[in-house]
Order: sequence, then C-alpha cells, then structure tokens
Amino acid sequence: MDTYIREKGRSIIDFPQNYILIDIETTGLSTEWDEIIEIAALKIKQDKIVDTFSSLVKPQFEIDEFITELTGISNQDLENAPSLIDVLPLFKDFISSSFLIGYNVNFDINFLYDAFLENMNYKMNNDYIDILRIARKVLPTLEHHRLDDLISYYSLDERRLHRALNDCEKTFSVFQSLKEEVLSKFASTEDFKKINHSKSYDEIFKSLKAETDIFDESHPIYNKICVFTGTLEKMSRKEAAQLVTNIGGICKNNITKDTNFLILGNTDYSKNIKGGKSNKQKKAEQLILSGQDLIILPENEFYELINQ
DNA sequence: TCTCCTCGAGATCT
DNA sequence: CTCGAGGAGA
Repeated sequence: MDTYIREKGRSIIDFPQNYILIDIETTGLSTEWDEIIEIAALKIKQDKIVDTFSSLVKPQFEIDEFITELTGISNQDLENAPSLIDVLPLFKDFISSSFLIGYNVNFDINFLYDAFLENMNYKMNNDYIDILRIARKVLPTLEHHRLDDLISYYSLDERRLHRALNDCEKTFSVFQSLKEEVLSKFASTEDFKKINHSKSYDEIFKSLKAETDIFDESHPIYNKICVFTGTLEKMSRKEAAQLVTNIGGICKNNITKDTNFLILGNTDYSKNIKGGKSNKQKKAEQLILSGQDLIILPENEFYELINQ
C-alpha cells in the first residue's frame, strides 16, 4: 500500500577486515506482510569473530508450519522472546556504523530498516556488502548461487540448522573462501574490484578475431567499417559483429567519416528515441547527403549481404 | 571516453 | 535486487 523509498546505505563490493555479518529469520519473504522472528550477527575484526549477537523476536502473529519446519523455531520458543522494541536498541549498539555483510543481504537490510523505522523512527544507513553479488562475479559458471550451493562447492560444513546464528557462520566461511578464490585469481582484491566495469562495445569489437584466415576480398563488407544501432532480432550485436569480422569487416560503435555501413536494428522499445530514428541513423543520413560512401541496411538486408 | 538513464530478464532471501 | 543491452549527451 504505502510504499516508500528506503534511504539505505550504499551497496559496496569489497573485502574489508572489520565488519558485521548479519542474518535474520522471518515468517516469510515479504517485508510488507511478514515479521522478523530472529536476529543474529557476528562482529568480525581482522578476519576473526570477536563477538556474537543472537536473539529470538516475538512476532505479533503465530508462525506457520512451514517456517517451523524450515528454521526449527516453534511458537513455543517465541512465547517468552523479547519483542522488536527491546531487541532493536541492543542490535543497533552492536552494529554501530560498521559495514553490514550478508547473503542476499538486501533481504535482511530491508526487514531491519523497516523495523528500525517503525519502532525507533531511525533510518538505518550502514553501507553493506552482498556476498551473493560477489559470488556471481567470482564464480560466473556456477549453475546456482544459493548459500547452500556455495557451501557444497567449497565443501564447507553443511549439516547445520537453518537458524540465524548458524547461517551467519556459514556465510562467514563462504565469504572467506570467496576471498581466497579472488586472491588466487587476482593479484589483490583491488584488482578484482577493477574488473567490475562492464566492457564497452569499442572494447568488445576490438577483441574480436576472425574465425578464419581465408577472406573474399571482393566481398562488399571486406575492409569496410560497420556500425550497429538498435536491437537485432535474430542475434546479439556481438554475434553479428563476429560475422562481420569473419568476412574481413571492421566494427565500430560510432558513426564517423570512415563509416561504410549502418545496420538498423529495432528501436521501437526505446523511449529515448524521438521521431523513430536514433542519433546514429540521423548522423548517417547527413553524411550520405554530403557524399559519403555509406549505406544504411535494415537487419534482413544485412544478413543477405553477409551471406552473399 | 565517460556518466547517467531505461528497460527487461533472471535469481535469491524466509 | 542486480546486471546487461542500448541510447543520449557532455
């Protein structure tokens, strides 16, 4: 109903030595309808656990079978548990202004943020690090990146309860393993962080190599410079660029005085484009009027030309 | 070259 | 939520 924008801290990619590792158990996945029933955290200094925090939290409503089965927490366990209003100040002291680290940590952060706001009118704004995000970057080929998938991938202790404090410890092990993995592949964690930026088309095109040595030098695209605009229907832009490269053409990302072909993809979806034509197309039309050897090709004609 | 924007697709948390 | 694709603009 009344959705609002949470003024959270920033999401960071880093491997600090001092931080708080957090995990919560809840009655479900929705911050709107579900409640926190357990909060746990580890205080890490110099990569060592120096303190722990763990508390059940009494919810307003009874919890269902599924959650009891999942976590091992029963309604009986929660009967005499402290409520959020009692637990939150202690937790706030524990985390202070540290980095918060966790697995899919936005889940925990969002629940905690709302709890702090409602109970203490406090906007939790600690910067945070999501280990799931790091895991996807470090192990991109892994089929799934659930916490348990990483536990078994690294052959870590898997047979433990699905409770907040235990999950904190599991997550801590995974984080350390990921850090070791990064250090084995990169000179430093700083180098890993730099890899982070996604490649521009200029870089992608430059790195393409023809998959053959034999070129037909009479092909219209041989040694010609090709530029794409819009989204191709039949393949990605990178795949199309590979085809061009294979027949001796050169792909660039911008229209210049050297451009020979502009290949037109679909631009319908793009709200940015005014008048049905992208800036690349308008620029190309200008250059054609001024006499440049430049041809604008719709996608289907591009494939015909490639295959000729 | 760099930054910011929008859109759609695809996971993950209890 | 995060990421990648793609466009616009400086």
